[in-house]
Amino acid sequence: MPAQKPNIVDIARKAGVSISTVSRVLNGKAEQFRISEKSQQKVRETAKKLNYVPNQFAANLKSGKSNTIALLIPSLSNPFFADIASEINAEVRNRGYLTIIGDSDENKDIENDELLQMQSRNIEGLVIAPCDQNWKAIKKLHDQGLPVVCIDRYFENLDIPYVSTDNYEGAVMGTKHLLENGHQRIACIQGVPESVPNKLRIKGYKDAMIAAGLKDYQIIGDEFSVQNGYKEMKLLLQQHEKPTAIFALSNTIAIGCIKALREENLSIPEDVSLITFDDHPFLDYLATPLTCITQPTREICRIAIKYLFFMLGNKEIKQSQVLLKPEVKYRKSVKRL
Amino acid sequence: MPAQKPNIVDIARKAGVSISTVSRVLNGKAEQFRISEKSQQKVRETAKKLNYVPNQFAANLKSGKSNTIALLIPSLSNPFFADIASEINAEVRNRGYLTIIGDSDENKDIENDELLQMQSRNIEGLVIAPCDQNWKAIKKLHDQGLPVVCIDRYFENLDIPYVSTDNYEGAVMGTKHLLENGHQRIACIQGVPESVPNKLRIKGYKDAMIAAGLKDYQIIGDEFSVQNGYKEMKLLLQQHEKPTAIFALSNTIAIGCIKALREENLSIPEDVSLITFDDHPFLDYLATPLTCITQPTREICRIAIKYLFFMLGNKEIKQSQVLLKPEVKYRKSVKRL
DNA sequence: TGATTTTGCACAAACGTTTGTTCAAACGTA
DNA sequence: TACGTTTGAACAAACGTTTGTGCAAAATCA
Repeated sequence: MPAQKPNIVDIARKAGVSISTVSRVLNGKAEQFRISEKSQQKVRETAKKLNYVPNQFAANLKSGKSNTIALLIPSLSNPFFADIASEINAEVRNRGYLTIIGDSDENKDIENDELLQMQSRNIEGLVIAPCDQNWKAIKKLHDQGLPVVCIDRYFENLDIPYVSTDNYEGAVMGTKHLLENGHQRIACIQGVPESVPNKLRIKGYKDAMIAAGLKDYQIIGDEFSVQNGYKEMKLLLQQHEKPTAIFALSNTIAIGCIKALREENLSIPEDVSLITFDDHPFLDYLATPLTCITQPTREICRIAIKYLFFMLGNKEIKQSQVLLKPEVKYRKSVKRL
Repeated sequence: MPAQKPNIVDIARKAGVSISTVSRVLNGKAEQFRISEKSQQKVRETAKKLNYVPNQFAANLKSGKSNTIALLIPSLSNPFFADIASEINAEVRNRGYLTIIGDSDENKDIENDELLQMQSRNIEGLVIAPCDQNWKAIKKLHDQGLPVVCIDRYFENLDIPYVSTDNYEGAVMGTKHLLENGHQRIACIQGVPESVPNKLRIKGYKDAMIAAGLKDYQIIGDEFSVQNGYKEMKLLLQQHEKPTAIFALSNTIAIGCIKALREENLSIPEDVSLITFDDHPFLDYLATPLTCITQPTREICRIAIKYLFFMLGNKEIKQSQVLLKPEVKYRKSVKRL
């Protein structure tokens, strides 16, 4: 009964026109090729009647155009990236393209694998928050002429366009805020150490500490995850001299800290002050509303997609590596000493 | 310099073998077709040297196999669905398939559009949390033989497989918990009214209320969003007789409630008790840890994918419509009256 | 009326694979 | 030696589109 999917040949036969006519009508090129109203009608009618759905594979094979862009992020389950995915997806759809989303799970091998898959599907552009220093594969794509934009994470010394936050500045702001409130023993719990945003945040933290004449800064941790925050906080609390403030480099890490502190019956900010990177709708409603450094996520996505489509249109873009300004959202988790 | 992407013809030429030999070697069918070790070597070598990436479009066009399954959800920015996306993506990759993720934004038209896009890409299976009553399009795909599994949301009277939570039971449990704590004026803030999970939750709430002899239950709201929770809570607080407890049908709604309550300087659970659907890592650390009904999300995804691949393998499955049990996670947001 | 232009469309060659068929050479057997 | 069988691989026909080219018929012009 389903009789296989109908194709334009079927339509052509039923409508009594040629294949090319069907193709042109269905692609909106009727005018350009002066197809009569009558033929157009007939083609559209039969297409509808047969429930025709074009076969992208065939179309793409011939035309070379896939109408697809790829988004590759390290973790869909991280709310920060989920937000990005949602935003990018919407922006891309608005432009008539399809997004295929890949999740590399912070794993370079998976990332490369996904990248191959995506190439196999002839993507026309790539938005990526790359794992660590997996720059070779990405650079190669870029050099082959594929429009690429890095987002959040990027490569400092390559000419690949990127849109991210000024993470250095953000970390400086965060650290200064703690310093200004009289804190001196400030520990920093980081995420993936090799990632550029993490490195810059660390640098900002260090510089601010040193500028304040504080040399025993402490950097620990290795993952943007709740578990990592929990584990490192526990360890910190076992130290002889406990820190008076914690700078968590992601809100997942911060959650881990909160969990550990609660287990030890310590309260924020009375016993320990806490400040984190990345806002989240829930942060306002925590037991202690969490002061954080926020990134302009939507803005980042918008600009990234704008760049990408500029490149798709072969337009030159003047400034293709941008860092947007972060902001501090002051809440209640930092105590004045 | 890039000289266009190489194809198997190029490889065949360079390696001095035929096109079919290249294809068979690269597809792991060398043994089956008794290709000599030497030829295999040569083919693989040249493929690597030329940086060959297969063209899925061509392969799929010929073979009819796309190795792709589609996931269509109402909102990637909702943490519940983001989790699902993450999980499904991983499960599917483990089976050597690619997921393409679509976000319908709770919009039937977009959903249909995405569905067409996906059909265009010859997906071999579909996992979907469908919008409202858009069952026609999905039923049609199902009848055409496409393996389809609904997830979270589904259609009660169709024979399309689904995996979801026993939402009715969950709502009964939640409402009973409130009743047992002496609450009588319990308002329920719902999400998308037409969605099956929402309807069943409402039914559970109603039934539990009526069973308790309470007839003035109150059902308000129309979206699974923070804004909706906020707005409805505000309205509730303007009523003459305020409710003593709120049952929010998603944690996004709950956040909205919390926001409204805070603005009015009311505290949970002292002034108003609150219970919500769906857990979230943050809920434990809110000012008042939030009691909730949790769904076994990972389990749902796993089973859904298992079903899907059973169907892909043409295997029959006995019981293809399952509801998993929800659980109450007791925290601190319900006061004993 | 005949020549020229325009209109409307059909034809057929790709695109890069997969896969059924065919076939020479090498080998084994009687 | 003559024959059948196995081995290893080439050939060529699809898959469903897009698109450059070509060419009647209709319309316009001289």
